[in-house]
Amino acid sequence: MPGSHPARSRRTTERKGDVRERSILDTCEALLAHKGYDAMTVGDIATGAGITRGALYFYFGSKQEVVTALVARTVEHLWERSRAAAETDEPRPAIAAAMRRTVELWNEHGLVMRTAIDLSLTVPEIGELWSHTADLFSTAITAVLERAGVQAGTEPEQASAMARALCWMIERTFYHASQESREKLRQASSTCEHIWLISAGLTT
Amino acid sequence: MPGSHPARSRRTTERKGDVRERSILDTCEALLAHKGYDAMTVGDIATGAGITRGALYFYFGSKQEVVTALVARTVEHLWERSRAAAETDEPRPAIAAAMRRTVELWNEHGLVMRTAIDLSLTVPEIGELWSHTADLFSTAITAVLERAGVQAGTEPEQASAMARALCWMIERTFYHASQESREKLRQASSTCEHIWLISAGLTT
DNA sequence: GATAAAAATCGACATGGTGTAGAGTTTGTG
DNA sequence: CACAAACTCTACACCATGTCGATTTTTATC
Repeated sequence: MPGSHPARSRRTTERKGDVRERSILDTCEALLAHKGYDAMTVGDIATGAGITRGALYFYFGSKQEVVTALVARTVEHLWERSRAAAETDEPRPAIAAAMRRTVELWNEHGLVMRTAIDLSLTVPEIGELWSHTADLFSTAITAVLERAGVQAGTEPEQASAMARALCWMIERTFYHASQESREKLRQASSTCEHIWLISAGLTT
Repeated sequence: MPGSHPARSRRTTERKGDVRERSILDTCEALLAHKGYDAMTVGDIATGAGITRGALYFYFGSKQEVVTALVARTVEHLWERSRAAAETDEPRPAIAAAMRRTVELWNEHGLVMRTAIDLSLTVPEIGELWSHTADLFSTAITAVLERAGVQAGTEPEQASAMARALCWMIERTFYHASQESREKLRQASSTCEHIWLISAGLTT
């Protein structure tokens, strides 16, 4: 209603399709939770979203595209959260904050993150998305290590390579822990934080 | 030929099917290399092994069973190698030896190991196989950590949990490195060894 | 609020891979 | 040689995928 002229720049009403698209993604996420990727069929998703298979193909070209969109939506959320991360200068609190944030992310989006990791090999787009996400984390870890006194550089025992390894450690540890329980996730976080601290030379 | 009586215990001749079965597994491994799991069809495997689909189903009940058998074959090899590992007492050379062995394993069986990891979620049998393998490594790492003076126990910052995290770090790091090149694998090994040493408190 | 274009939906179809069934052939053994 | 077990094949039924063209609903505009 505001802006009497046909102010063309901003779409006033939300397309019906936008709602559908979101509900398809939501359904997909739900199905992923109790059937898993393989068992989940395109028909299942369509039915869950209240439409037929044919209609679904109007929105997405394939099952993979649906999941890719779901991953993209989730990963975008991760990126926002990453950007919002307070840039603490001191390594010790920076590490603590990072791990706290990581627990939150896996608590909220564990399912989709695990799916993204699983499909990284078979669906190139998802692989791209996830590898970019890993890069963000890896870069952040590198910065902390360097600020803590670890020698900068890309040689196997310098900050960059160590950060990559720590990144994979965290990914895999959380991947498994998030399948079990929140408690496991907390413990996993504790262990990873400890190893990260030691690797940064911040022992005691 | 030895044992003139119908010594029933040992089969003298190799069944034709045994050869077939092996060639099916070999073909499967080869196909996995340039087509990947999804793209590889049961027909492909059968043709590659010189038989028809129907004949293949005499040996294996499904595509998953074929791959599971392949993983089992490979993983058995890993176990043998693990058992044969010299039980060094001093932590430092023990770590060095373990990493050297790990590089060898990934150089030789990287493809199947990656496949096993990828399918762990969807194929329960493979998940079982791989998780057991991970346990072996995890236990070995725990032993080294404890001998190096890390406090024993299962709390998040004690030997057992740290070993698990290091195990996942190695798995994931090698998983990615083995997709790239032998050189990357060497570097990855170097980085992992470094972090392992530091975590064990063996810094210089 | 009538209308035409765009957006959305549907049912039917073609394709391709999976797993099963039953009939046929080879191989080993008494 | 005869008989059973091991092995192989062709044909079929099933199910999920993705495409097509016809049809209905929304949306924007006058």
